[in-house]
Amino acid sequence: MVRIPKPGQPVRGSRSGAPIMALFDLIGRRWAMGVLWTLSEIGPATFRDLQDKCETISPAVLNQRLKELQAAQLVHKVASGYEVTAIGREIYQDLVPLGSTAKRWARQLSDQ
Amino acid sequence: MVRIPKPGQPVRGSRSGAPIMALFDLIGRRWAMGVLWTLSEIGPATFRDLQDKCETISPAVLNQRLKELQAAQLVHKVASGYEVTAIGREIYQDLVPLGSTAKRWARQLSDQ
DNA sequence: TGAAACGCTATGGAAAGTATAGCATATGGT
DNA sequence: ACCATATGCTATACTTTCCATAGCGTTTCA
Repeated sequence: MVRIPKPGQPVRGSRSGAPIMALFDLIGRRWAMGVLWTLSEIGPATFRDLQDKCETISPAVLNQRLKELQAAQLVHKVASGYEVTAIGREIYQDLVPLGSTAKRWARQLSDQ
Repeated sequence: MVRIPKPGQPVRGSRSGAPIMALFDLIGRRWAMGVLWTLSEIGPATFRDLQDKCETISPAVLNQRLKELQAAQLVHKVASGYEVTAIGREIYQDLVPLGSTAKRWARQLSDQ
């Protein structure tokens, strides 16, 4: 039962399936960005590796997210486990700047 | 009951509250990025405006997301409704490149 | 050939999201 | 003043998702 939001079909935020909204629907699920981020940073990893790096993710959710990310072709399986695809890496790279913005956000919140 | 993930506290993906994971925890909730994106694009907007633009969001969830985004200081209230803050806009701008990547992703998916 | 590691799946309960109705207040026109 | 409409939500009942935890079947390797 792997249902993923597809551009061109109704998704959250867009009945017509605007690509950005389909993507938000996909990666805006609990843990989805965290998994993509972690997998991009550590490279090919086994299920257990990922589970450890994500610290508190449950195997059920990790498995679910991996299925979705594979169905959306952001992640695929290789001999040594899971790996981000080319397009998955592009999305990760788009997310990278959020890292430093998040730090500024954190500083701003703590300054009060 | 507005609970938001705060950097420095345990969040999904990081027991120590890494800023990026706190941010993912916050904006990786259903509709959160869609609301931030929409609000950034249309400028200050009323609750009903936002509801219309988001097409299928329920008022309960919109209200909940707005509370969270306000608590996290990505959004605030002004005379004419809701508006993104400076740091909220920075995060939105970090998300903008995802728009074109999403289109490439969509094309790739439809090419098979 | 047994022990450990691996990749999940099962389960039951808690939390989150959804659709829809509707309320209280503000606003506008007659 | 009166009524209609718009606004910003809240309430309710229901469905879906998430979560923690246990554990199963398979592979690896000493």
